[in-house]
Amino acid sequence: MEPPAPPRRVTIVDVARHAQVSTTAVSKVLRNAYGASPQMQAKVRRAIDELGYRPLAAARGLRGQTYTIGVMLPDIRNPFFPEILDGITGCLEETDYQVLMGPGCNGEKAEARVTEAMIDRGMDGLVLVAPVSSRAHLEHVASVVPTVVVGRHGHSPAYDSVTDDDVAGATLVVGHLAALGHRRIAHIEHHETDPTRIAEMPNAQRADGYRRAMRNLGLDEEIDVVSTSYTQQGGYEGMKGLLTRPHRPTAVFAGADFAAMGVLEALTEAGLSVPGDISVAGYDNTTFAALGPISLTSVDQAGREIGANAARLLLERIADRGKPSVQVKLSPALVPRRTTAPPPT
Amino acid sequence: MEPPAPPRRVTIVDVARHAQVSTTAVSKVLRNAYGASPQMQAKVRRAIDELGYRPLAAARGLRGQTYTIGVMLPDIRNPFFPEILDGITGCLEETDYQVLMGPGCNGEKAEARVTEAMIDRGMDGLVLVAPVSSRAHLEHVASVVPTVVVGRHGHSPAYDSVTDDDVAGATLVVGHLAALGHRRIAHIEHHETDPTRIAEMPNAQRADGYRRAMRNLGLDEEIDVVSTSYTQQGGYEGMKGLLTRPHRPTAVFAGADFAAMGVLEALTEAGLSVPGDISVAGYDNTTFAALGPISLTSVDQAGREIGANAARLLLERIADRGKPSVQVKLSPALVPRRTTAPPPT
DNA sequence: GTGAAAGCGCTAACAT
DNA sequence: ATGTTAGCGCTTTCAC
Repeated sequence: MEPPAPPRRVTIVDVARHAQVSTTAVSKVLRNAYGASPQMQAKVRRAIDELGYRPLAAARGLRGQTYTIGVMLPDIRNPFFPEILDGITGCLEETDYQVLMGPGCNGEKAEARVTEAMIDRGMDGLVLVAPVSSRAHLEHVASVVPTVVVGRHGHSPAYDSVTDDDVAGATLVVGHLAALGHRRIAHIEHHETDPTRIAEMPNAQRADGYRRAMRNLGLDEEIDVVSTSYTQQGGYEGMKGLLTRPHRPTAVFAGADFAAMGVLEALTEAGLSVPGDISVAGYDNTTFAALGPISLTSVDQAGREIGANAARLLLERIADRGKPSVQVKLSPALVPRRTTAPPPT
Repeated sequence: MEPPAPPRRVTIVDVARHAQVSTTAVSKVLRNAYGASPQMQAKVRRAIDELGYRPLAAARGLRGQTYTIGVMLPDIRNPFFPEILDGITGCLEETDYQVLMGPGCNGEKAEARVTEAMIDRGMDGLVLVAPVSSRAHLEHVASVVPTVVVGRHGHSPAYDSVTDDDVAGATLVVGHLAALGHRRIAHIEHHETDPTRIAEMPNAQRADGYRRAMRNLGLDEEIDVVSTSYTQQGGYEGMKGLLTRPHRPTAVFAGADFAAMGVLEALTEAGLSVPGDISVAGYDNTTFAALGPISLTSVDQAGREIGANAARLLLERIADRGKPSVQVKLSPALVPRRTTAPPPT
């Protein structure tokens, strides 16, 4: 027989009455604002504790801030994103800000829905991870609320951005494979048609980095790119295609670990051994790349730092919306594992 | 030279003026509430479209609902949770509700912080996935806001719950292994000390199911449980322990796919082949269980249905907070793959 | 340094 | 069926 009536929430008025001060005073203490004497602070804080008061973010938002940061992730399933999230929350947990995430979205429409929902909920700032929306939409969002874009190249005066240096990452992989003695190094890329995105999305940068690295090593003739997608399926089909080549490659650089999984599957199916017959490298250093039975050579993007930087930039922009936009580019690191070795002799 | 001043947001007053009606009328149309004629509806909707008006959730929440559902996931990294999330969002996307997630939390303190943050932001309902908090805390939360608990056994009149039948899942695994001819089937469980959680957490249920299934098959003597944790590390250590047995098991049932990964690693290290020397099964049918090079026998929890049920129950409870609490228990299915086979002869 | 009073954008009573 | 009015809980002028 529980009374289903939830007890009325403690409000700022209750605190003010209990502490025998004005609501303004309580508000000031809550926000560490100027104009509250030490004894006032103490009195108010005591009352807050005694009453177990917690400010209602929604009500605060109506006039000031909601102390909420929204993070949009394109796909929860991608094991790379938790790292970024850790970086963000790690940086924010010392502050009064709380992080809330939008559910995984794929495609511009879903992204727009989530960003709008976050704006409508009065969020103080947004972190957009690898958004696929048009530049115009991103700038619109940024004009309404402080925004940091993660994992997408291309600058804008409207928002800050944090990316990994994908060209450098691709160069690391190609260099590693070439150093092992490989010459016929193929690449599986994520297919991209939209011209803006070709310039801005990481997948395009990785393919570009691959091509440049090959040329720099004098391997122009060996450049071989299959265009599918950064999924297991895409990797599988891409490898199938590569296996039909008259001269099949001795090494494959998949633009993402997910795709590399499909590559491994296709190779198992074809009865080829890794790295005996063929070497395979991925990108992102996802959780399963490290799993014993897989042990995939990959590129680590330092997701934590990406996230931490994004959070820091966002706080700075919230504090000063007029400041010039900043671009941070972080360097990835190669993680060699057991799927890469010298080519068969 | 962009004017950094974000243009004032369109409010309900603007819409009312534009449509030449009262704000109440607009509000009613927004909420599909009773008392708005068709022509009124049309007029208002036109004005809304023309002005691009979107209601501010925070302001709505101050009086009514925020149309926001909070989902708390203990760990983003667990590849099982996205399924649940898909089920929830799938069920909710036809409605006006928006889903927001709390960042991964581990431990009671982090959970409390997230649930409080969600309550403070005026969320209309909460879905708590596999919470580790005390029963009392869960009931407190549920007394403040409609709540559905997922992945935790044990009923409460205060909240609805949706779970997988973990005992049945464990039985499926043991049955599968026994049918292949195994007798020495060991189990790796997640260590649990808290008495409430022993009764309510899935890990305990799986261990219990294992023991019961073994007994029912007359294998009482062979029961062998190693208590570590549902992590790769835990699986690794657990298997190390099992390998020191005078009679080592011919099959291992790890309570989670994560742990199974560690088991596989320990076996590779020991030079044992899977499933030639020893069979391995996991639980959760996570993404990487299906990966070609791993191909782990596992138990599928039908996460989508779990999520969909949770969302449905939550909407029902939001509509009628007084209704009696409901418990839904779903049946898991075995997914046999290449890590299980008859024992060596 | 402190407090009274006026909103923020919306919904819920209460008229009409 | 429609409009008027009074808040929701907080922050922000602006007096003192």
